[in-house]
Amino acid sequence: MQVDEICTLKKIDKDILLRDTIDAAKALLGKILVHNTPEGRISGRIVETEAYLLNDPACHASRGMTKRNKVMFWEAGHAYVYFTYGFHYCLNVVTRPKGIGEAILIRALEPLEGIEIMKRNRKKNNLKDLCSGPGKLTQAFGIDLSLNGLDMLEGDVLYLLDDNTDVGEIIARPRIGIKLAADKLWRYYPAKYAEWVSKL
DNA sequence: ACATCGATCTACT
DNA sequence: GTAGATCGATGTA
Repeated sequence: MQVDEICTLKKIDKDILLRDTIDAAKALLGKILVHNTPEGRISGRIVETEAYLLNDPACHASRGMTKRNKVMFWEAGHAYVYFTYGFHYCLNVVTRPKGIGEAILIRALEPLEGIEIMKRNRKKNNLKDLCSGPGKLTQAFGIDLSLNGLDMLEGDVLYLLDDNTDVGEIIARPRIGIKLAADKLWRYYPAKYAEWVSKL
């Protein structure tokens, strides 16, 4: 698809986020994340996700609401951004109705627009190094805590678009970097976008 | 109050 | 392969 078509797309349907977080994690593959910044428009295709469920010890929300994770309990479609390891921000899409506490971690993107901005933000020139990890893509996109709690189904700053791409076969793998519930295959990526993911 | 560890990344060895 | 960066949440006292 051509980059100049992106502005004609509509936002994703909330229904895919409301019902089941596992299904939503797969459904978000192929969708387009956009961040309009003062420097310009940045966008990328979602190619790797992880599901975090309420009764899942690896999920921030599993031990109740805190100042950090309160956005997880908001309505589907909000951006849950958290700071981790003293260095990195991670971006999640909240799923389910208000009060549940589930979300999808965006782990990797295929860069589409604003590639020069991403290279500057990341201090890297290789396209594969720009968004191939949860901390990398937030740095490339300039995403930090100021965007925590934004509704990504509304507005024109940070949002999700649907171009009806068929991603084909989806591969399920264990989630990365967790110790609890490490056996669950709740990380997903499409076979045909495997070159862009953080880990095979 | 203090210690530990984390949904990570980079730069080294 | 692993150390180091460095902050907030959590657990133990």
